[in-house]
Amino acid sequence: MTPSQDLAPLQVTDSPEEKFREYLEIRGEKLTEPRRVLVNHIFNTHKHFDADELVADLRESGRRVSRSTVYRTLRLMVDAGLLRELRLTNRSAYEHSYGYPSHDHMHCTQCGAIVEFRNEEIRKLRELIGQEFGFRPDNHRFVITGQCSDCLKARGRRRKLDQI
Amino acid sequence: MTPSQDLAPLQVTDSPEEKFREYLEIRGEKLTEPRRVLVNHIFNTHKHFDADELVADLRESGRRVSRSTVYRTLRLMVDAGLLRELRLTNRSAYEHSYGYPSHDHMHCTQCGAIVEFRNEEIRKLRELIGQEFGFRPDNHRFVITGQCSDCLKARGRRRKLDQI
DNA sequence: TTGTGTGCAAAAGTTTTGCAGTTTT
DNA sequence: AAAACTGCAAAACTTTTGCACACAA
Repeated sequence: MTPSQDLAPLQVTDSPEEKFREYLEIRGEKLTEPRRVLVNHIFNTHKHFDADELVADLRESGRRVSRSTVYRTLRLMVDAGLLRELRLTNRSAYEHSYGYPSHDHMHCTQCGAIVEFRNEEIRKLRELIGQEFGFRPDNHRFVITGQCSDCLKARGRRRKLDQI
Repeated sequence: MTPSQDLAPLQVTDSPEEKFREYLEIRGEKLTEPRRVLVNHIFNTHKHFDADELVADLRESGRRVSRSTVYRTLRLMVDAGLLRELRLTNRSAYEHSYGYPSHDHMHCTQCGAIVEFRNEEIRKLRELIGQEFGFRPDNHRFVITGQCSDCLKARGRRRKLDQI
């Protein structure tokens, strides 16, 4: 998994499991055992992950859920507003959306690290631009790509060595 | 293809083909016939496209280039700074980068339209945030998702009909 | 002539789906 | 009991790669 720097969680009244149950109930769908396992596992640690890592993680911890169910449930959780989907590479990555402040990302193109940050200006900008074009924004993704501080340091070191 | 709203092109001295040749020459690589066909076809019209559409377009116009070569050349053109890769869905979309001002996108989640816009604040914000985290930005992607004006109008109409 | 590139077909990688059997309400 | 869900295997998609032949400098 790529390293990730975290923000402080928000206070929420419902647990993710409750929130998921509500979403499913409204649509006449069911909070089954595999779905409970998934929602709890996912919200147990705060990190970015993809479908494959999730399957592997679960398998390791003995609570096996099939790949199909993982994919189906991830989609549900995105629709339910519990998760957000990030498309930084060919495979989709996911992160907590529920109980976590809205934020954006810096993506290190060298080591793959994902660093989160919060900035209020972006949301204002998004509304402003939407108005200008008669577009109704419901979300946004802002990803800054470049090199993270660790890689910059490492590169500095390498440069010095090169000079010897 | 998804509709797209365009900005005015920039003035550039080299043609995309020239620019591509330069890039390839530096690396001891060659501007072959299929690569010329691709670079010219792509810069002939300004629109967002994906690998599949490109293959189909070319086939239709009689200038057939194999799928492998299309994929390989797209990667080269991105590296050469001619194209930018967008990951809005599972398949990568591409747009002109060379000879076209830097800009960002609104993506309509209903009809898939891509609307381009230019806003200077975003770049400033990106530098500011980079500084704050010791991150060296080299690029960014800012995508506002929501509903475009056309879909909002259509929805308005549908709502009225629903009330009858 | 010596790489480098192309096309094909096959593989690899990610995600979706049909279906038979199972679980949930 | 009815409806929804799961796991499996197979399929669907997108993208990459090995290889024999072709081409460009």
